[in-house]
Amino acid sequence: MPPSKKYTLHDIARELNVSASTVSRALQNNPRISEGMRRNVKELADKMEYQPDFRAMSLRKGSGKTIGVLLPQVDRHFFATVLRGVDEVSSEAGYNVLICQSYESVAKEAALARSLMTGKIDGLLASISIETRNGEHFEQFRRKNLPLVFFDRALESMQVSQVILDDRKGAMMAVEHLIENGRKKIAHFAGPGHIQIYANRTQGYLDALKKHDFTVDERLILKGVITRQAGCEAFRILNDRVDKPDAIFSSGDYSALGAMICAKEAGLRVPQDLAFVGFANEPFGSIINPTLSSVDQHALEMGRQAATLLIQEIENKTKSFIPRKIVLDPLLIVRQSTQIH
Amino acid sequence: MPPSKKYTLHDIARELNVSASTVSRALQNNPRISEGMRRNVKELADKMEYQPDFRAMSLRKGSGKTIGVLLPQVDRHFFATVLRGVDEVSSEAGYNVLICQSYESVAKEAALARSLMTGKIDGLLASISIETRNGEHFEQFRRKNLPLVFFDRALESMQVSQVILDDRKGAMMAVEHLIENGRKKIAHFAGPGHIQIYANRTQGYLDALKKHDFTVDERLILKGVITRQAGCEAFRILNDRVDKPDAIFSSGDYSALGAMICAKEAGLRVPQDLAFVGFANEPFGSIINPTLSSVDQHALEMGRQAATLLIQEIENKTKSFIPRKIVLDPLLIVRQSTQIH
DNA sequence: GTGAAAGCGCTAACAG
DNA sequence: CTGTTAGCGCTTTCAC
Repeated sequence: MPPSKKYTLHDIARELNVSASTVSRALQNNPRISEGMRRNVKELADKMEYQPDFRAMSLRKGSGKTIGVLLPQVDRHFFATVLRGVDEVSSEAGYNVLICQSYESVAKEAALARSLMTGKIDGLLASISIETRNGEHFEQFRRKNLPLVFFDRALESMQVSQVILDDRKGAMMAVEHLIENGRKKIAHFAGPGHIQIYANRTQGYLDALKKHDFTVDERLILKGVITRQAGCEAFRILNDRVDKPDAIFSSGDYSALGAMICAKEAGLRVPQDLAFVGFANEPFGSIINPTLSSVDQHALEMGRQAATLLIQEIENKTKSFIPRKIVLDPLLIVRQSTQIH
Repeated sequence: MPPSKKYTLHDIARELNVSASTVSRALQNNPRISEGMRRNVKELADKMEYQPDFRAMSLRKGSGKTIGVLLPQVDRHFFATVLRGVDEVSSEAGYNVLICQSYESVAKEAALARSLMTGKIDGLLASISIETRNGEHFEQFRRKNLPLVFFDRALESMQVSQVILDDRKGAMMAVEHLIENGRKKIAHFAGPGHIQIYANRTQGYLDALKKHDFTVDERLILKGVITRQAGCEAFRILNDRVDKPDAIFSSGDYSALGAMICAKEAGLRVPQDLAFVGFANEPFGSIINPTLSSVDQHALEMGRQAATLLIQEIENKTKSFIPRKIVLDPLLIVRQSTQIH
């Protein structure tokens, strides 16, 4: 019997003159099957390149050992690294991973969430899109009793587990670093305020200023600045004023990058005239000139913890459920953009 | 009936005192169902947040409208962009996308390939890992009559469709650009020779030299240099010699980056003393100093074409199959690393 | 227009 | 130790 076409249990069973259940059991190393039978079955299965049908198995068993990951886009080192952590833990635990990108569109996110709730996955890890303002499309997971864990960008209003960074603390560390650096006028690029992590970063910025008796100048806070383009524009707004800042704490590396490039173009010296700290520790931060100080988010660890937590919830599904919140400690990476020589 | 738990067709049917088939048909807008019935069914299905089970549907229909993408890693702008192209075309055609990363490991690649052949997908797009030397684990797709299309890193020996770049031409363009630039001694970072695209890039390098009557110096060709680290080391080897090159054509941007950084550290001026052209046009190329000239691979287009081709093969499965090969034209992006002022 | 019944490929009682 | 049976949730003939 040459391998070709798609074979089923019954094909093997027929060939061996046994029943499908016997084949099924043999393949699962069920102890109630004789050694000889098991060997025969496995041998033939191998020769026929038999692959159990995932759908049938999953349908019958009620679980396909698969977790979904719904995130904005994989083309960000942070998310890609989280994914690697998720992959590590999941494969260790025998789970498959189904990756879905919302591309920062809430419509796509909702559509994907729906599509995932059809028996494709046993639980979901999610990080919401920039556009997402409420969790309607995630509520169904709770109702259908499908475990859900948020990572990084969470909807705090929902009663679900989450793994996040202490963004507020990270921001505070960044700004205190600038203050210790001798900076007197620290501007801030805030992200979209409705996303908790960005609100927290801004809060951390305010905390640091207050702690060191800086007066908060609302004009130094530019909102919704997270792209490279926006960063450049924000820099220009600040630079057109008479009272220019001597440092910028950005809620993201991309906007810090944009501002830094435009600052250099405008003839400013970085960090002497203007210092920068970003957030996310994207790899490009260590190859640009000057290199960019940034807050690292422990992406790999976040992925691992999130996957671990989700798998726990999947496997303890019967037990009464209490949402957990894991908060990781940020790490400030100091580079040239804040270094005084 | 409040939405909760997971409902099936039968739950709806029971509630409405009709049969499951009627519900199924109503939901599919089967014309043989009365207008009123259809409305009733849909209304209730909505209220119950009914979601058809993907596994059952797919099992029964024999197809789940899903394509798989098996690639080395999504944390490369090139692959992430291909993915975006694939997503575009697939969602347009009503297909879902299942993403799998081999992380450049042939063992993981083979395991994933196996796992995908279990009814999870209707066809596969693949780009092989660095370690992959033969297509054993892909042969099954042909035998089981599952459409397979390679993109970028293909196994040319297999009789399957592929969408690739004209790497040879791209390399030739890059090297000719250096020659026109006045460079006399052009070194080359070759990739792993068993991967066709890398062999082609090296071939293009040789073509250009021959065309312009340069003598080929084997000592200028360093093999298997594609990481940042390897690039730096390769530069040092070249720089320790008495006859140093005045240009490097690298088969990848990362090794070009590594070499460029180390060249600058060694006190060389780029591009005056040493010019660089990379391959892949990674985004970091436009933010480093100097910016890096590179060959763009039309990643988005490659993704679109690959997905289009695969979906065609899935939907024409009955017809006799002839593998197709789509070759995209490279685009040389000239930046500061090769610019003479 | 609607229902009954079969079956996609698999596993898991229940028998023996 | 192995076979029989039922059924996961859905679609699809075939009847009426």
